[in-house]
Amino acid sequence: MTRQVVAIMREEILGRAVPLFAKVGFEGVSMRDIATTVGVTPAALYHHFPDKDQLYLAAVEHAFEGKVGPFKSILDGTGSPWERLEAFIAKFARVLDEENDFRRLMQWVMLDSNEERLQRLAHCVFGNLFNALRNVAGELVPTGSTHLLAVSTVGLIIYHFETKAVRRFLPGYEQRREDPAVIAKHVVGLLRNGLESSGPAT
Amino acid sequence: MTRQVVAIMREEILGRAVPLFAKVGFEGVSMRDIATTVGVTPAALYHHFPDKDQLYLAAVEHAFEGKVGPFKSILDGTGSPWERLEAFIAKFARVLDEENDFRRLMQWVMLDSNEERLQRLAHCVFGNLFNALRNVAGELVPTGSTHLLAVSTVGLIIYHFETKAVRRFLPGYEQRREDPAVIAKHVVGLLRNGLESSGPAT
DNA sequence: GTCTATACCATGATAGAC
DNA sequence: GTCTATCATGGTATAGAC
Repeated sequence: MTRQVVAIMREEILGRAVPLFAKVGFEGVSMRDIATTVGVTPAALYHHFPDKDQLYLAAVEHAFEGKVGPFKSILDGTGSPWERLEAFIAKFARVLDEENDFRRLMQWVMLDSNEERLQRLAHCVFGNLFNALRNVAGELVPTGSTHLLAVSTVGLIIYHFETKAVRRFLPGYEQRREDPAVIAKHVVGLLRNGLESSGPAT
Repeated sequence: MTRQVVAIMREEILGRAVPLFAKVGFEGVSMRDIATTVGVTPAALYHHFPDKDQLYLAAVEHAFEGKVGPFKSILDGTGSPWERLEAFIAKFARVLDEENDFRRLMQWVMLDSNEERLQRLAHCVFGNLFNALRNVAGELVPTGSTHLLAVSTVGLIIYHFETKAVRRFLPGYEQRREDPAVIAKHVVGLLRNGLESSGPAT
């Protein structure tokens, strides 16, 4: 029963830390910041996590918890490979649009210079999902490199959201084209038939 | 002539600062770090730049100097739109592969929470190149959104390099598929005909 | 399990000698 | 134009009372 209370406080800390790390990254957040946001003193945090590094790692994994499963279900699910891929793209675009913290944390992770953290997150967080996507790619293009195809697919979707903050200041930016459904449709068209048939964006 | 000496020291500082910022980002680098690398004291840096923010901004712009021009030349150059696009993709992949600092700085910029910096860099650094790419996209797909198409094209290429550090720990990673020429060929195939004709990766 | 208090160090930035 | 010296602030982390 004490165990539950401890676990709850742990969750509370992580829940508050995630948006902070998402916004300004590991180096940009201080233990004081997190403590203040949670409503405790910095010393209290050290009762739940040995140091800032471990807290960050736990926060990232917390942010990814439950996120990967649904995507994997879609990719491993029923229907033709194209149907599954399209469903994945639509949902992925929606999640990226709605959950900025999740997306930004992914970006911070990619820039992490710490090999240990990188490896751990690759295995714990990305591994399963990436494999499911590779499987679908393999069904669609038996002769291609599933690794290459999976990366291209994800990059094609995610880059629209990674660059959104900058693109607001670039020419041709239009609010209505930032709808995740529009982006998903565009991406599917491109994957199906290439550029020239990606046609008019709705 | 004193002007020249000053300018040289400025360049020297920026040249040394770029790799530092590229590796650990704005928050990860201290003025002491930069000073040590340059071989002066921190106080000396403040003779050339008013504060850390301005030094960072100058470093980023320094890293992008000369980079944008050649890409723009290719895109604005002669030949069919497809030829120009392919040449751009090939060169872009090569540069991303060779110049890690350049690529990582782009990634840090995308995560910047500072609206001012973001806007300035968008205009000074990305604006021209992005427009040139949009023009080519417009020639290829007169009915499509050039903004969407340009973002997709860049994302399709760049994501292979952004994720490289993580992908090393993911299944299906193969050294020989990390060759920028292989990636460029893969991307061109995808843009030309979509997934199913992206065929076997060389 | 959280607090107060604090040790100890790194940070950005400046003043003033040379 | 660079140095030495220094300041105020804020960083991680710990000790020990409650």
